[in-house]
Amino acid sequence: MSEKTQKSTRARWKRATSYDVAELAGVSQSAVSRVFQDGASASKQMRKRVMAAAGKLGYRPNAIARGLITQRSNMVAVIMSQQTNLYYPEVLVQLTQHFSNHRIRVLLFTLKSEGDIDSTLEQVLQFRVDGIVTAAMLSRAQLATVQDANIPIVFYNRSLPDIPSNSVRCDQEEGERWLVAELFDSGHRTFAIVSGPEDSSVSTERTTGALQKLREKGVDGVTIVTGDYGYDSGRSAFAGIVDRRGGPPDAVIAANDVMAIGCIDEARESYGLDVPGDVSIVGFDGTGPARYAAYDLSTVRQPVKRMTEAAVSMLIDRIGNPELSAEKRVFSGERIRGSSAEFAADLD
Amino acid sequence: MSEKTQKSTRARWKRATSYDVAELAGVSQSAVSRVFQDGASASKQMRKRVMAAAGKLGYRPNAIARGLITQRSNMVAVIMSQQTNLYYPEVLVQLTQHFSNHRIRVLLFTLKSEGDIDSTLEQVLQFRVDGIVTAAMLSRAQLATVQDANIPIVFYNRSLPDIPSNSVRCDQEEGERWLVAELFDSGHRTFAIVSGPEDSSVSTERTTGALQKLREKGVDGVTIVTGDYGYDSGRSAFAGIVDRRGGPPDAVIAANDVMAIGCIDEARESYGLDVPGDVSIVGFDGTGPARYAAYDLSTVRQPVKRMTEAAVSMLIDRIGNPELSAEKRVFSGERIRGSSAEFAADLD
DNA sequence: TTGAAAGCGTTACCAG
DNA sequence: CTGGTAACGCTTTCAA
Repeated sequence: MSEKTQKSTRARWKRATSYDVAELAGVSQSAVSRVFQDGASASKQMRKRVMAAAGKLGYRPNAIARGLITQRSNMVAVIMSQQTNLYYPEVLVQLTQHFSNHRIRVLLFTLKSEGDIDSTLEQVLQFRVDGIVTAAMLSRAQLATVQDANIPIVFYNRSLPDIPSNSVRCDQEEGERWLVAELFDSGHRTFAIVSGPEDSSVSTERTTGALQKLREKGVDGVTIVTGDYGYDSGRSAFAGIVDRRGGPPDAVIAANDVMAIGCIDEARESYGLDVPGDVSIVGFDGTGPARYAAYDLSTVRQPVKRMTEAAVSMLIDRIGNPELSAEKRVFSGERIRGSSAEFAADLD
Repeated sequence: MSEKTQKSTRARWKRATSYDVAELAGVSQSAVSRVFQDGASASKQMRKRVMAAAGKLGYRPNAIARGLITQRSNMVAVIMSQQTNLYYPEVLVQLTQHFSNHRIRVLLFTLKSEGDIDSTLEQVLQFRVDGIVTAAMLSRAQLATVQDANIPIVFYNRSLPDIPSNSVRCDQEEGERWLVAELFDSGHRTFAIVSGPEDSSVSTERTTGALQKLREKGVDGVTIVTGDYGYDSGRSAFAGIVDRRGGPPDAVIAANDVMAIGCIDEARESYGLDVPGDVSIVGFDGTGPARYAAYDLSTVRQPVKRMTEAAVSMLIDRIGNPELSAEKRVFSGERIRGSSAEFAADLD
């Protein structure tokens, strides 16, 4: 038994290479390489001999070395801003699944803070990923860096206005306008908004959409408080609203489902209010807990599956053809009518 | 302006290499390499000249090429079984954060099905990751493959009995025994269990722990139904239990929080039962929704932060020193007493 | 401290 | 179809 075939008992063991396999099989190294390639030209016999030798040595092609020569790492970076948001894990899993169907792996980057992005981006570029999906906002300069490096990038749920860049997003503003319109048309006249963190562009868009429609309907005196997307912040936000207004509004519009749930619990538990009898509360995202019977949230669901599919195929198209022009895809959310808000019967 | 410095407007642009930088700076390629290394020996002046040239060319060391020569990819694989489980996203994010503190990146692999694991493992090995954290079970043969490849591996929340391997896990059985003991001591006498999917070892352990303690207390006639960790399956599980028993038991033990929540909703909504007045319901995991006031789950929280820290440091230790002997770390869960179960006053 | 040269494990190209 | 040889972009001796 040659030294190469030694098993793990032996320390500092070197992995078998295509040369080892070639030697054992009595063929050239190029032949081995070809056998392990997709569109290879290798005779039945060659294939057999090589595979036998490879099996004996536990040989596996080295994807790193392959990447060096092919200029394709077969890895994409996914950048996520670390949020207290139930929504992103689902996105991440879906992206990974879809990419894996194209034999592409996901290298994951999560940001501690938004400021972290420069150093993260540096890492991403050093790893020579084939492409990037980012669910964190990039500055113009940062985007320019990526583009100069010639790496295709797709923004997930954010977009740089007036800059040619690829993005897939849910129409947050439209969703909020729907919610507000329905609430207003059902007789709600006083409103409060629980926004997300200041630096969340998604939250900004949602708040903007809601305010737009409210203004259009002639509603003013809207109370706005800020949360952090978390349950507790939803609870304190509701308390803050009641405090500021001296009582509950007709409706509360929360920037995501989790905070909406926090609002509902606070309304019921700390103020003895009936939801939606005394106050209507709506959320956004349509994540799992929105469906729990105790809340049965009225919300807008992001079409995560279609959005992630779109992001993946956009990126892969551009990896294959870097000349493709920029494209933005906007998906409408799906209106979910739960019982956490009271709607006029004739709406249905 | 040399061709190398051309920006993205130009198609098929080649990235600057250390040779390009060396040429522009008028130094050797080795010098450039050293400047970009950590413990390098390079004069102040050299550093300055090289950095200037590098900046001008937008040069960034190629981590792939570096990995080839250093035999360190600085990537670890994280393997997760794709479950309807709210619990794993949190784990994933934490692992990524901790690894990134050690300048190590996470290559993510999610399994469509458990059978998917062989092909996934093949990918993992081809990418020459420095180590593996797996939250999916491996067969003995699969583990052997990894060990033969000399790649350190840490199991997360699973362990191979009688096989020397590294693992970090929460003591699921102990947690369930606590829950059962408290329920029994509070006067509950008839029990039902909602287990997770058949192929989930975590679920098996939890069920085992619960049954152990029940037997110890002399309880039998325990109804067991199977769920899939999802909300809907919790609801139908509860219905199934009532159906099978001809009425609700004193207590329901669900294999995770989400199913416990499903049970609660079903009990309240479809059967008009009071929780915990008529039936006590407990979960496991201690994820976000467990705290929502409408449920206020009595559960056991896994110490995710400590567990992920432990997994990361175990793996990194073994990457640094492959000779380290196997180690298993077991963490006790944290008992959370919510109001979804009725406990005797003297217990507190 | 610096430079020359030898790999690392592949794929790509080009004869045979 | 097969084998030889040149990259790929870096780190790492070893001399100077």
